[in-house]
Amino acid sequence: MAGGPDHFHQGSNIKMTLEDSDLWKSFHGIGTEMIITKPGRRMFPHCKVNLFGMVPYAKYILLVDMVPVDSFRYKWNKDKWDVAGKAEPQPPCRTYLHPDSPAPGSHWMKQPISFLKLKLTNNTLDQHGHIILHSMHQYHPRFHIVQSDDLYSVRWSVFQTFTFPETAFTAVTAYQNTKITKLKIDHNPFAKGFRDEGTNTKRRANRSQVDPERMVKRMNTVKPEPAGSPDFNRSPYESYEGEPPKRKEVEGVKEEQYSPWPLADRENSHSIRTSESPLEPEGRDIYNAEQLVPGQASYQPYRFHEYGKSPSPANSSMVSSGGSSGRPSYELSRVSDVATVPETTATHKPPAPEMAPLPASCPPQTAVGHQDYTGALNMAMAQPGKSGGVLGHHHHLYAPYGTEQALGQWSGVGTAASQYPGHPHLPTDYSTQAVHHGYPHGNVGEWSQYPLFSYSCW
DNA sequence: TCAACTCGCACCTTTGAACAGG
DNA sequence: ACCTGTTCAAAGGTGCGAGTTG
Repeated sequence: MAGGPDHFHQGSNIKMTLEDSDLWKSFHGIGTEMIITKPGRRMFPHCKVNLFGMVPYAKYILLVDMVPVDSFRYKWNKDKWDVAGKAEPQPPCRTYLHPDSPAPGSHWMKQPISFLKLKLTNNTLDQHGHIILHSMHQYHPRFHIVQSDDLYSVRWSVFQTFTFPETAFTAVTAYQNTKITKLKIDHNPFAKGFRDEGTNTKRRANRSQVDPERMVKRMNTVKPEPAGSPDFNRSPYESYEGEPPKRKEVEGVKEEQYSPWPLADRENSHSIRTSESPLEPEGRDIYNAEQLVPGQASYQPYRFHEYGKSPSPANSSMVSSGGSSGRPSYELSRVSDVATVPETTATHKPPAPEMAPLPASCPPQTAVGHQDYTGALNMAMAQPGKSGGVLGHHHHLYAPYGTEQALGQWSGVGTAASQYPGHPHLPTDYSTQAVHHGYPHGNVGEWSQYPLFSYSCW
């Protein structure tokens, strides 16, 4: 189970491709904007991937989180995004756990995996488990695959991370770019009502003439949001998820493959990394380029930032230090939530029945680099009407802003605003990005603030 | 003053309970 | 009693634009 050599080897052949890549690229070309709202908004296009190379009978967990593209805040200036200053302190880092997790490789590979129910919010106090983002900031999703029999043994497992440059987006509370608006209306079935201009006009004209009957009906039907999170009450659009692959796909950048645990694992990881690359079929586009990064786990940057120095081989000792002791050597400072939605095929159900509110009290995150406390993985699982809920044994610590976050946010980030390209959007030079883990983050600082998990709580 | 944000709206799709018929 | 197909209310997803906020 733990990250032994076989484990690494097994995981090393996993490939991920992005469904609807054409659609994503269409949005990316204009500069994708994702609406974020207080109650939470789904993504559109939503994340949907195909997986290959998994061991059919081995169980895997799929996760998604969002990481900032850079350390800037943006503003919409007429027809382009301009840098508006430094990024705000990052909100609580949350990770979306695919509701099918854990499931065997055969399950993941038999059909496209949709993250349709993933919701984005700008409410830093959100208790529904949505992924919290800042408006006017740029993010992109990361997909994590963990071979693990259950949610509790994730900490022992190897994470493989995939990214797709075209999925980067700017979080907004209201659309800025009318091109994006139009593109979304044209492609999103839920916005169908906005496609017909005539209908639109009529709607506007009727706005002041609210049908009293309808109002009464609405008053009777619209109820306060139940504590169990409305978006989890139902799964009305499951049919989206079962669609057969039909669109052009693009393979993801395997960004990281690492074990948070013993040195032996890392060494294996290292060797696999180097030996794996030749396995890549030639001619494959850059998205599937294996990241030939130094063996000291790809999450080094996190630690670099936390210590503010020594992004050197010293890190390897840090990683290995946790080795046989069974403790992670990662020094993750951020609280990490994992949000999910009602499980559909999961074989391991979390025992806790309800969605636990995220406690406001949480040890201050000043314990950076302190192994005993670094944060918590917050599994905010809601399953209204059913036995959804929080993984009972997990801590549910919630610290919207750690002390050091508030004080030192983005500090040490060397990227100057001038580096921001004239074009408001991400570089499309994927080859370059691939070399740099898929992103133009010469500034590892912000990456360090987005650990996937805080292992100390697993 | 103004950009960013919130809120209520109309319109839409999908689900699933209720029901009818075989 | 069971299965299948249909109907329809409810849930909730969507962007718009007026109003609010900082």
